[in-house]
Amino acid sequence: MLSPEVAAPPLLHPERDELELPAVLHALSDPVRLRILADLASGEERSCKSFDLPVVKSTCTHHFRVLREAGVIRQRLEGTTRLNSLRREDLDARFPGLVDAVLGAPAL
Amino acid sequence: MLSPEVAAPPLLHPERDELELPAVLHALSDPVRLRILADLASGEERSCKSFDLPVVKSTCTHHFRVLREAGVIRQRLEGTTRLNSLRREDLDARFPGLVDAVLGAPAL
DNA sequence: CAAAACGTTCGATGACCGTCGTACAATTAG
DNA sequence: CTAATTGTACGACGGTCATCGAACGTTTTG
Repeated sequence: MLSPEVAAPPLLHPERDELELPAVLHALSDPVRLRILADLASGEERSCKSFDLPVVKSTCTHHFRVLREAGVIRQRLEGTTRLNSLRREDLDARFPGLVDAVLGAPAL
Repeated sequence: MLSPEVAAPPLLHPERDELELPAVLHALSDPVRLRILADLASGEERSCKSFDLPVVKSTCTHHFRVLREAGVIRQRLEGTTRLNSLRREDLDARFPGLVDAVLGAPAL
């Protein structure tokens, strides 16, 4: 109806040098989000639905947004799905060893 | 007045194999607590008061407790002071590389 | 076009968090 | 003994968080 020129800036991703350690650690301090991290560690792009998480859809949306806004994952639109991937290069560049340490933790 | 035999179990410290990754990451997701970690990285034992933190005493108590209960630091009573030290061996044993990665992060 | 699939948005709820100030307890110093 | 030092305990406050359910939008499928 109005302003079609400012259509949609939907997916906010911080730049690599904007990644903040407290925000990243907070994003990873939730068991559901740790599981998402572990599932993305292979490097694959995966849709939200392909994760078998113990929460309802809208809560998933919340967790993926927290991870994206902290710069942990990247979200890309593909049709009706969001493809999620780990921003491993950016994380490794800014916080060397952090992702490896988290992924190597017991009982993940 | 009663039961002097169960006098005081004051300082709770989780065992090494009880350290939980979400709890540790949450403990480290606060800037004040990250600063405490960085200040303890030398291995010294330091009193709470020796930290120059931008919060009042009771808030310091809170932050040191969060770190202790997550297993990040050890607190020992010495007279009227609490001596704090990093549980680096336990952390390194259970989450190899994690402390190093956090301490190596930029803008700490 | 209609229905299904995939996610988002919004509002609500109950829990927790970081902060402070005051009061208190314990030890040490005068 | 008194006063100072060091830290805790408690209550309050505003903010954020994780969760859900219901409604909606967009894209694919029938």
